Amino acid sequence: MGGSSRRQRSTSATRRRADRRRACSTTTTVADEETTTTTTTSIHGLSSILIWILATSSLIVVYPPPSQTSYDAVAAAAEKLILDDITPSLKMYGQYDHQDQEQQQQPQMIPSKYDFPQFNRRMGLRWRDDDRMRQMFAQPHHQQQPYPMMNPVLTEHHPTHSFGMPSTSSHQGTSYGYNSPTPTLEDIDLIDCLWRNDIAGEKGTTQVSPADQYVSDLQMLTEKSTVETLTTEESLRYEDLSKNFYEGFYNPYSSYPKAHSEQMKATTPDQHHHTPTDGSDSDLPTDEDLEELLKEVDHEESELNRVFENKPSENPVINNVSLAEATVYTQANLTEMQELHDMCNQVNITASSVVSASESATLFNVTDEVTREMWQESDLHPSDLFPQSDYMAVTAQNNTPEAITSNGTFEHAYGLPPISPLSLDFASSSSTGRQQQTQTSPASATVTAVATQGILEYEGQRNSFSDSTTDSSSPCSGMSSPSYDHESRFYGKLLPHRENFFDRSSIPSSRNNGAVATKINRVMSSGQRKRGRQSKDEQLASEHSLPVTAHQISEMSLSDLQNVLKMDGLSEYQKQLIRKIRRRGKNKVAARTCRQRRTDRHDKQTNMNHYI
DNA sequence: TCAGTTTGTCATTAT
DNA sequence: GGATAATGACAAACT
Repeated sequence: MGGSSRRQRSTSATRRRADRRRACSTTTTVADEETTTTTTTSIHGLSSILIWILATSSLIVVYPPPSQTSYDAVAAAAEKLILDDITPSLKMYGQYDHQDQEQQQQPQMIPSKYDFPQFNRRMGLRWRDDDRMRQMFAQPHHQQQPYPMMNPVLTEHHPTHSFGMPSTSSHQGTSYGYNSPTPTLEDIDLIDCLWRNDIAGEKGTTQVSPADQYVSDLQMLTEKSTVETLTTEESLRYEDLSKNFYEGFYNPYSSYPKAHSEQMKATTPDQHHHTPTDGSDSDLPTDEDLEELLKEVDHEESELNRVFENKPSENPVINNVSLAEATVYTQANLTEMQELHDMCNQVNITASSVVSASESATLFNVTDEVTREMWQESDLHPSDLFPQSDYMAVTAQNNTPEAITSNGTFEHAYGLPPISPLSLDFASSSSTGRQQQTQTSPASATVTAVATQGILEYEGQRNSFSDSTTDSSSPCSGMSSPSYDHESRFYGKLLPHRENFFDRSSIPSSRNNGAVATKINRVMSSGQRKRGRQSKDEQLASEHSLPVTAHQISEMSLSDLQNVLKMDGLSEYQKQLIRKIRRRGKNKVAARTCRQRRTDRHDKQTNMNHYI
């Protein structure tokens, strides 16, 4: 009942936010038109070229770089022109209004049920996060560089664009060029909406405008996601819709349109009737309302708490804790991953736990003794959990595990951006001999409290490897078991002989694996496999903190390989592993070509026999 | 569960 | 002597 109530509130809030969006988008549209008009007026009298640019609706306003002293003033002026609340609703209505324009010439089209101001021209506005860029240039090391003022930029689709739809999709690979005839995903979405609209019209059922269709789809997927798992297609759709629909919520300029819209209300009160939620503006929650709501929720006597007053176990709010902390674990929702989540929370790694390389600290330094033993005895390596923070590496100095504080250079390609500065620099490093130092930054690589999130993200990718790999090749077992409890060819051959590099007595045994290891192994092996056979070398490269991926190892030139092998901080064991990975990688390609040739020969022979 | 296929890996040889 | 290519054989992974 509580969940139902909350869901109803959520649904209601979603609708109200949608209404609010429409209202806001309408106001912003007016503001945009005025801004455009102002801009047009301000440059009136300039050369005919500029007029022509305006007439052809291809306007790019470029401000000269401001002086340092006038930075704030210019920034403030620029902010006035930043039209940052271009929501999907606006885009959709903009598109729809544009259709309305066309429908005046094509009366057979369905009239809009919304009374929006008409665009006088094709409209395309691209919002760019210049605030972040400004912040970046405000960094101390950028102080010497003038801030390259680039906002605002008004872009409009080329008149020849087939769809005239502002491309707001975050999906790269779709049509970026205005002249590209390829529709964007949003174009396709719009086509789909209009198609459904047409079908509804033919059937005589209620027709839904594209914008309403977006909202409807978003709401439907939201509700569906609460009761069952969405399909991949639905998830992508849901993500896309949410991202677009709520982008204004995360907009760093979110305060501007509000103030601006209030100003517009004051100056043009007659515009109110344009909102689709006519007369309902007063019902829309303001930020102040939300703040009051939050305050009220915190209060014990709050209305929401009273709803659950008889069911404290179902009330995650009553104890004034977050929803995440108060999740009630039941038989139904207690998964192995959640068990792992709990166990990892027991590892006292908090956001305040900072490990620096200068301290030669390991992850275990921030854990208690019991937990440390549990981790050491398990088959799970800390780098499995914290691939983006700290790796356990074997240094050349003492061949003992030591923390490497990652500055990004050791991050691998498992779900991470393919950032290997080393590899990216190979072209130059091979000629200049410059080498990247990888263990440089003593910067506080925070072992974040979202370690479990790292597990969730990383685990899924790591699970793409074979179960046997996950079970037997995990670095702790590999590191900790030179006798190789699992006598497989994987241990005996894929890896260099550890006896040559390790002192057996210094390596803890992996025998008495406790419940933690069992559960972790079960979790790690329960994920979905990636289609196709997976090379183990990528995993090995990651587990042994190699500075490059297995693919890069096998593909790089010999000189680059030599540079890698010369790197400081690489143990002999790691170097041997690199050589083995490279040999396997080369041989893998050779085997493919060999088989291809064999197949070709066979086919050729078959054809010859056929002719004979 | 089993058979067939694909593909990674190792060993070997030659360059 | 090391690196690489080619190839047969084996086995794991996949269909």
